[in-house]
Amino acid sequence: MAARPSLPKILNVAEKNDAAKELAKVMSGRRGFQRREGFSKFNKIYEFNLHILGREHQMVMTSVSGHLMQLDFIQIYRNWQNCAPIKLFDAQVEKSVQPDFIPIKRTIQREIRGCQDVILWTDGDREGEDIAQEIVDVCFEVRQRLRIHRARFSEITPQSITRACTNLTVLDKRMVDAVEARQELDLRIGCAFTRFQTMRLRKVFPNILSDQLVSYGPCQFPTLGFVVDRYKEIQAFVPETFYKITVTHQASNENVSFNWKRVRLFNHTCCLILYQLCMENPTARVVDIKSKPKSKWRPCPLDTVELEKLCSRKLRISAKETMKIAEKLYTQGFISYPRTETNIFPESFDLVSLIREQTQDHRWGGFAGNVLSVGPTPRNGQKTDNAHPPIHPVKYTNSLTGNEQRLYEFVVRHFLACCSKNAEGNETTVEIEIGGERFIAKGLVITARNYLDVYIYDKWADKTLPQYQLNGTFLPSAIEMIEGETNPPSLLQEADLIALMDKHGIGTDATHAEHIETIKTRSYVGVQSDGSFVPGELGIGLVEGYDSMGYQLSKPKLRAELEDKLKRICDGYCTKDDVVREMLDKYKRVFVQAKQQARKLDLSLSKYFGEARDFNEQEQTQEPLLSDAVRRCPFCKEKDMVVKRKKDGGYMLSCLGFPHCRSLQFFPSSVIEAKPHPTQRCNNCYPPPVSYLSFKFQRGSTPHFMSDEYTGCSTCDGNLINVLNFRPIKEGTAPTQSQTSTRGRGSTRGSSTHSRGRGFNHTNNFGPPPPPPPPPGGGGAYNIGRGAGPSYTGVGMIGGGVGGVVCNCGIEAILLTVRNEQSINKGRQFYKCAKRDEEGKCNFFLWADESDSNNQQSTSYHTQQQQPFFNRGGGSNAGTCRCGLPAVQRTVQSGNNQGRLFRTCPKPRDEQCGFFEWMDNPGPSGMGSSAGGKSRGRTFSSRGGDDDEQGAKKKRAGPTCSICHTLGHTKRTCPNNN
DNA sequence: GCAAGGTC
Repeated sequence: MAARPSLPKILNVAEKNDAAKELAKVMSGRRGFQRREGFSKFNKIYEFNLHILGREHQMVMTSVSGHLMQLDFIQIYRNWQNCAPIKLFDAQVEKSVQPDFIPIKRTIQREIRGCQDVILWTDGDREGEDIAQEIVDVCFEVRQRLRIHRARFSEITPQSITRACTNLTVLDKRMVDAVEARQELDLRIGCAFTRFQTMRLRKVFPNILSDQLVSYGPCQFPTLGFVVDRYKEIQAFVPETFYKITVTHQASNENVSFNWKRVRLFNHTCCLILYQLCMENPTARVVDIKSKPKSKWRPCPLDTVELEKLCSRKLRISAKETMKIAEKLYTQGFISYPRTETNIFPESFDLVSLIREQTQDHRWGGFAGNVLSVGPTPRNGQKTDNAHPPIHPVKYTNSLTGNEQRLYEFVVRHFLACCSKNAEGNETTVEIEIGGERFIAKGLVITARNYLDVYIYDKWADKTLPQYQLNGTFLPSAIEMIEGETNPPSLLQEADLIALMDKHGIGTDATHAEHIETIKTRSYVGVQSDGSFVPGELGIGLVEGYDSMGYQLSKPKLRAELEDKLKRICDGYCTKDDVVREMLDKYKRVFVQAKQQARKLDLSLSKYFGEARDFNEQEQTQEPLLSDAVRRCPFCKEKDMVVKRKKDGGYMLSCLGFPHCRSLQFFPSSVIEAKPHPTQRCNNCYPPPVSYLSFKFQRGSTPHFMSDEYTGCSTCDGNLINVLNFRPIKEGTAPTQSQTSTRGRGSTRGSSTHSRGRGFNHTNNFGPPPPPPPPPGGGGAYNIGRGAGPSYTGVGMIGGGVGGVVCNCGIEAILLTVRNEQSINKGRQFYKCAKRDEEGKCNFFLWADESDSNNQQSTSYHTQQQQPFFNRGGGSNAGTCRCGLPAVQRTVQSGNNQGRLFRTCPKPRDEQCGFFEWMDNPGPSGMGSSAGGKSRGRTFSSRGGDDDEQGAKKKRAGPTCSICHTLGHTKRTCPNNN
């Protein structure tokens, strides 16, 4: 009998283990589910069969624990000393699985291998969508052919889950983008300001803040701002004297107070006149009696913010402690998930079972029974996060003690109260008139206490009034004019702070308590014995400092603005990139200006901390160990290349992907400064942007036509290539003495990717874009000679050991341009000896347009040896040079022979034997085989003795055209030459 | 070492 084919498997992933278990329970129904272990002991795997996606499937349900991944700067930027804080606005960031969650990732990747579909059951909010995306990313690492489904459910009830299963959708990329934008902005802005503040203030107030972390966060700072604002409001408060009239009536056993309808007056004379009018005829006449029903509303279902506020107010348990306890009660199964923004019970919610659970308690069991007998009628709020129901008790317990017991009791009583009915009463208002002034007294008779019987945290008391008759009169026992003073607002209590955070969108329900805790632990605020918040010296100094600069960093507006933009991303009105760019630009400007005005911060804090030590500008502007990105690494293609300082103080160009990518290039010790030019970019090199580098060289270490300060593209500028004398560090070989670096060792992922055999194809990775095939017969761009000089256009050295024009001294000639306005040769280029007069310059001279090199490879080119970044392999070699070493293969980068391959001596330029051979025309050629004279492969003018002198003089006189026989040009440039 | 957001 044929074996029954196994069912196709679907991987299901929830946001937390608890949800996975509940989902499995609901989806498997009566059939139940099997549980087995994953790699994470906290995240189990639940298996069951389900008819879904049109057929029976084996469902594998597991979970993550919130965000699987963390955004952070790449390793090198995590060291505070490695870069200036402002670099963090642009520094490369990466998302990676948090170390603790590697087991979860392993479970998902193991399970997905056998599945063709994955269903994402993460929460229905923005963060849940991003978590779903992270799960997808992890799946794709091991399996690309996958169908992704998003289940959207608002609660884990059979109806809701069934609906989700039959209406599977796709991921909402906009929501993911919004979260990613928030993550990036929070990271960059928070870390940049935190490092700036901390490093500066530690030095300015070394005795007080030397170990203090002075953090900035887009949520913690506005939270601090609320506390400071209220404190300052109180400080600035000027009390005002007011006056009022009160009437007291002693009637039988009741002492009734009548309040003035005008409430109070701030003018003493006015009040006195009115008072005197009352006193002239003090008999009170009842002018109105009203009676109306009055309700005291039962509470709404409990969300996190309300839980925190009420526990803080009623139970005097801090928000942080509240959440900690609630967390524990939740994991023990006593209450539902405590982080929710929902204050509406879904219609299908099984309230009855939950209430019945509570009937066994001797304190509120009777009340619960009454609620059941009339049926629960929960009051509903207006908020839902589409992720969790309101907080409610799950199972009954009487085993708790201390604050756990108090909090559990609160949740139960709140729940029962919510499901009960409003308290009802009758309010009576009696209005009297004395001397033309009106006064009011109110009384209350409670007719049905209802929820008040269980909700002991609310007070509503009867207030009885004697029976008054309309138009009846009485003589008050006292009429007084009272003087009072207005009071400042109170300091914020934690509940007020949470309410403000909630109102202004600072943090989420899950993070309010954390932000409050942060500003406490950073010593920004203190809490008095009555629970009120006062700013600390550091906190108030920081706020005042930034305020004095005119920035709203401690105000909630910026966060509200971001929140608004995130909504716009979700609604498709703008993109993640738009928002990130705009907000980073904005904050970066503020950062730059804050740094410029940082003394204001010092001075602001000095009011509290004493004298501010001068901040050493040197320290402030200390050159960072890392530069801005110069270009994308041509090898790993993932990370940027930056200029870094070596331990010996020298410079190098290095890939930030270290240690995975070990691509780097040392600059010679003659480089005393190297940094990317802030604006100049190379138009040739690929992929853009490739920054020019600004160098300062040791005096005299550059050819005389080059200034000691030089800016150019280190990848394609012939002058720089020569001066920097790039040398490759070969894969698997120890670096030379001058290349001391740990990176020279061994093979790495990065280097092996570009091992030998791929050879010069890589030149296209970082040089100019691949060139079109060179046109036959020359006419290519002439790339050298773009330098600057006083009387002529300074030029670069040609070649780099091969293919250059050599003067009579045997060194490479330099190319210059005639600048003399009077000369018929103005603009014409020529070669001459590169030495200075005092160095014994020879008389070599050659017009460039008469040099065969012009038609050969004598334009600037790159060789593998000269190229930066070539830290592996020397290319495929065939044959040996005159030194007996394997010749290396190189490519001409520009000019007529652009793209053409040749072989040459592998030694550094100034040690080369001169061997040269075209790859497409191998055989005797170049210096190696035909010293002296010309060859296609290499042109050099080497003339000796008198001949040279004569030749030079002849050249100096200028050529004669062989077509028109005119002096001053050649046949090549003759206008008659067709 | 730094943010804020999930979660355990």
